[in-house]
Amino acid sequence: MAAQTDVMDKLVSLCKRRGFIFQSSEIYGGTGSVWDYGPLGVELKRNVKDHWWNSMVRSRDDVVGLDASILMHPRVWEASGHVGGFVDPLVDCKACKGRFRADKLEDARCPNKPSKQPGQHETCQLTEPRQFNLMFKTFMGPLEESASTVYLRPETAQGIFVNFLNVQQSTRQKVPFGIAQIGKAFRNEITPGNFIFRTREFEQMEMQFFVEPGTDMEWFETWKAARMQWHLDLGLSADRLQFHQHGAGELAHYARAAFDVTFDFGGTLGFQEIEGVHNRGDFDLTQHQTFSGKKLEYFDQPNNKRYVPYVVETSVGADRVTLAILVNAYREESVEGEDEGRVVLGLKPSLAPIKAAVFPLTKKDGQPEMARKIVDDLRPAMSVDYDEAGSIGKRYRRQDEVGTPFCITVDPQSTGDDTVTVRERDSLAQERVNTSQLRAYLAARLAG
RNA sequence: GCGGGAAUAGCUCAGUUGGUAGAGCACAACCUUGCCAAGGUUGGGGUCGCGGGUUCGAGUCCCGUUUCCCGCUCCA
Repeated sequence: MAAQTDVMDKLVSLCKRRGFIFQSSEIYGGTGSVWDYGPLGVELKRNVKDHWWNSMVRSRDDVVGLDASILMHPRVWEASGHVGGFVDPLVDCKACKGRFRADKLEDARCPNKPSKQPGQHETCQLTEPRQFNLMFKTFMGPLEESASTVYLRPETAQGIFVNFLNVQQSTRQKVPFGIAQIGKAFRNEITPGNFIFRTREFEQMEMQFFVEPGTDMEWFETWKAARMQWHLDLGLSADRLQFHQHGAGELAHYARAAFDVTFDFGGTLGFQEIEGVHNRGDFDLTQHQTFSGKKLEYFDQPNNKRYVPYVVETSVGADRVTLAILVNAYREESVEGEDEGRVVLGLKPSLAPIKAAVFPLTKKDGQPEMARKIVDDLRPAMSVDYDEAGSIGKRYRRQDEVGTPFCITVDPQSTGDDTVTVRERDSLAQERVNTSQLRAYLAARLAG
């Protein structure tokens, strides 16, 4: 297996060449840390999001969906702690070129060891603290007055919290229940990078589960296990997934307990968070009660009691999971008698951007026509591709490197007996299937 | 934002002491073969990241800027 750093490089290249992911505004020199999903990438990411939505919302009766707006009332972010808490005062040391959080320095001295830069550390030259607000600011309305300043949401969760009672009352849900949402969030990260791992515009898949205080740690454990299982269901390798528990000093301002699901991206990146499971307690709802002056209590009718629910949050980065899936799926296989191996994206079939590709073995004897007819038959049921250019082996390779699970070939026999060869990406197994049964055959195998 | 490195075709790169841009792969068309890449012929594509400057002349030298990579920091 190639070194993992190479895998990431090769993946960036493959993603561009085959239309998964492009750098934003590339013809203008590119824009820092934002990426565009191309024709294949948008299918892959959509499949990931659909998978999440189906398992989180559609297949459960205790979680309902929401699509809240990106722009919210500015006071939301005061209540959430983002206006105050998301600001990190940073100082630079001109002597050692280090950067530190001003609030974590013991005194006005640079904590770097002198050994790092011998002889240069006699005098610390710390700059004045500067504020890095991680929220994007913009203006609502035509005038740029301070009163009309609004923020692009730095997380989708607050849209759920402020709608808690709307959703609970309109759906008549009873605690415990959850609200799920997929949407964009924006953070002015100081240092973005690592392809689509840390970007300034990104997409979250979040679910806030409202529970009775006292049952929160139980639910926290339940969701922790469920979320790990979800990542395994996507096809991520068990040995590349790990839990990471946050220590006391690591916890975010809102969290009582937190677990990360981390994935091993390999190379210098190593294990990195792709999902967070947080016990947020009643922090958010209580804050919104205080700032809005509106009660955000749940009334437990059978027991005749009122309380502000505790919240267990699961929050996945859609882009990060997509990247993890790509890294996990990428492999190069050496082929006997050939110098150059086969590049394969071993995607789970349900996630693959293209489900099946149809080839005529030759361009003669009505084979292209028959192949196109098969494409037309399959198209309503799945995304399909047609290819007649180059040798048959070359066409298999083209599909292998974008993760297409099935290739269907029309050969001279096909036009006579209406059967085609179905070739499977991973096993390279071939099977003869009658065209009248092709759709059902593929549907069954794609579901597995 | 600070420090270090880099930017030439879709990709990986070459380009001599400054003289007007090349290779392999990829892509397109046709021929050949016909079930697992690399056969033949032809072709498209680059104002050398962008903007200034020096020079008769800049991919090459100087300045600025943008983007990317590695650290500091971030945590979906």
